[in-house]
Amino acid sequence: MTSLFSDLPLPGLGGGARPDAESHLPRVMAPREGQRDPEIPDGGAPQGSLVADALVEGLNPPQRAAVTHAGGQLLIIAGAGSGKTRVLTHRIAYLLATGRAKPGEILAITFTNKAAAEMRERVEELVGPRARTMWVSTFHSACVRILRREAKTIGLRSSFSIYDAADSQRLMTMVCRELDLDPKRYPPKAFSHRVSDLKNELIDPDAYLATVGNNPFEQNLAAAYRRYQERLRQAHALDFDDIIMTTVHMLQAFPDVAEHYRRRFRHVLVDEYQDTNHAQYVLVRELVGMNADGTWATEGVEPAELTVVGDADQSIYAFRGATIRNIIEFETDYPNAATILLEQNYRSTQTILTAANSVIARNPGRKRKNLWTDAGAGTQIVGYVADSEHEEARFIASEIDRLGDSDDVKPGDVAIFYRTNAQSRALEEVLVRVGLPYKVVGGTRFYERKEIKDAIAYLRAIVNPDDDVSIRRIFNVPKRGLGDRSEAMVTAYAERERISFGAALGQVEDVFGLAARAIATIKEFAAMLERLRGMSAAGATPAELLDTVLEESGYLRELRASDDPQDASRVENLAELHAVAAEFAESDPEGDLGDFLERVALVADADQIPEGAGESGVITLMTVHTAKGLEFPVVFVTGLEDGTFPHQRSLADPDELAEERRLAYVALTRARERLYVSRAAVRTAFGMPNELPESRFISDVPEELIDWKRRESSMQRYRGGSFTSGGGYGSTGPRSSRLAERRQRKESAPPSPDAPKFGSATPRADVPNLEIGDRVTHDAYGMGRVVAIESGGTNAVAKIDFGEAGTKRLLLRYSPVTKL
DNA sequence: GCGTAGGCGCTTTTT
DNA sequence: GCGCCTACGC
Repeated sequence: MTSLFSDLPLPGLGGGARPDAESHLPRVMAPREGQRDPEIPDGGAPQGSLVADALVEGLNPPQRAAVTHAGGQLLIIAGAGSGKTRVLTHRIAYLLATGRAKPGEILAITFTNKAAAEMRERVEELVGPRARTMWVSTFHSACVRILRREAKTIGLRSSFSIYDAADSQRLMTMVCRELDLDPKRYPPKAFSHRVSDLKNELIDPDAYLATVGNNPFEQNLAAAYRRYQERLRQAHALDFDDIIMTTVHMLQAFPDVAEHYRRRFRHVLVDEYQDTNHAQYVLVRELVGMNADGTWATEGVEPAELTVVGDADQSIYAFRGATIRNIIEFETDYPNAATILLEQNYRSTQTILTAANSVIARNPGRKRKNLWTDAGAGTQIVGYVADSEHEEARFIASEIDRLGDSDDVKPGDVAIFYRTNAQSRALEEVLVRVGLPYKVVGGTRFYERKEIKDAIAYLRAIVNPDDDVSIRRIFNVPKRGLGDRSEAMVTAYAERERISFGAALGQVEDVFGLAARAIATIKEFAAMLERLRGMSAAGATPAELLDTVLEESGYLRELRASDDPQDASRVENLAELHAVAAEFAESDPEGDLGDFLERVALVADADQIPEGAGESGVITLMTVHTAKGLEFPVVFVTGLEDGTFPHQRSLADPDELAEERRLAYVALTRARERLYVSRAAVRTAFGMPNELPESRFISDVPEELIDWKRRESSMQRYRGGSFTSGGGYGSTGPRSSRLAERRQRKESAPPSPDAPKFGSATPRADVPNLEIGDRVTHDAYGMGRVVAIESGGTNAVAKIDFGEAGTKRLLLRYSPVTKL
């Protein structure tokens, strides 16, 4: 019926379709007929309780082994679509059902809030409400929970603020200014990144300073790092990386605190282990209570059972410190660990898996793993080479339309992936034009919007009077006539008095150099904050406080007075934030403003839960990173060009290229039934059209798996054909079978450092010297006239009017243009 | 102190 | 192509 499989020959399924209900249960791994193996003995379920038995029913042998395994450490290597979540949730339920654990003894850590919510929900489905006393949370929220509880131990106020990347960068900018560092030579942004890296490696300022040699950059970095930490401390704030690092340091410095958690958590389970960084790795070790040499960290407390699940091939977060090493060397780190490999895939067709396997197989130094399915070959992958990103989008739109007519594919079944967010634009334009419903997941996130950050800053200022970053952010927002000068004066005073900026506001009379008018304004501002704090102390809800803030500060007034349409949407966003706050009051009646802010800081994706993407009935657009963990019946992977995907910045570095390859592997394995791969021969990035060669990842897919609807760009056709130039634009090119023979892609080595900036397309040596008004001929577009020249030299771009073929912007270096 | 125009750099990816 | 920052003029 509506299953996409219904028209496919599926050997393993007797020609039948996958049950419909199943295909509408994204991410739920429904067991399949024949998956059970009655000859497998019940892998040691003690006393074989009925409930426990039911939990291993329908699992394949390795899945079953993973659920029932007892003792020590367990590594589950779970290939894409191999039923990982099912195994993890059933394992937890099994621990409870067999009495091996009480809910309170379980700590399950995931990477995203979404994954945590899903896991909690599914365990609850299996074992009922008693699951609620388990800790199922992300690394960050688990640590925040611990830190709030132990705040006094380390001299932190339990109402500390949590700084996101933007906040911490602001603070770093302040620090760099304070240290008089030239922002050109020592960019705060770079410092901020480096500090983040250091924290992920658990290197504190002292430790870093000790490694720094006679290098001014590093010396300044060390100084900035130290000062940055001091200021965080003074502001009673932690940045994202601190949350982990501080927890680790606390557990190491206070054995009794560590013992408490070690006694409590007898079972630690970590999802997406391949994405853990060093700090998280050590954190897990500390919580489990096992030293690096295998001895017990707390005398008399046996290390907790540790289960980690992951797939090295899906590690795509090295750029933020994730170490694939953690999973690869798990068996070395824990010599007694058991390893279970899940290779049977319940998601995709064999064609899709073979393609994905052949792409990932080229990564060096990887453990052998081969996904397989008994679902049958399925349809061929469809390939398409477009002339531009617009035509790529057009093809995708028409294909979705066609699938809707011929195969009853709903928009909600379809996802379009791209490497970078910027690529969504061309796709959106076309989807809007043809009227296909879609939504973009990711991009500028809700909590990163200026107006939201402003509102949050106000709320933080209420909870934490010493939160300098937040208070300075709103000092003159909305405009109240307090400029740089006033801010500088207060800052100087606060430094002299060794108090926070916020505290200095309370004694502005003493601040030197302020105009009377500024003093009055600041007093008013400080009084408003005090009123709000009073309200908060009296038990006002976050929503009420937000209301008051937006009204009393004049923030809404300013937005309403504006005729900028953007400001109208800002008002709407603030209304949405208000709705979130109101909802919070309902779901957490006990929660105060601090709890609300914590939620907001750690849950970044309030407005874009891809959950039920299939049901919402619209096409889903997102980056490949965002797509991890999801699946769709129909998947378009776009921009498969060397320079786009793999990304330009990765081409020179084998490690980064390997990560891109894993990313491609993730992209391909999201597809259940139909997979499309497309590329644009010319892509305009950065305002400049570039000709990009086919992605090496496409070349790695066996030719017979791909049905090319269009194999060459117009450009290639003209170049590759005969010497006769000109001719009709859009004439039919050679058929794909013949073109297939002409494929001449050799496995390319990384380009030499001085290779042209964009991919390996051959630039011409004789860039024509054009001027406005010149008449030219182009191999594909025919005759034209130059209407504009942008940027000279080797990167010269000419805007040329080709009459019927339209006006094109061409990078002359790569364009077959001849001056007449 | 504020608004605007022009220059600059940049873009992966996210808890 | 855009958004951010700086410099300048009011």
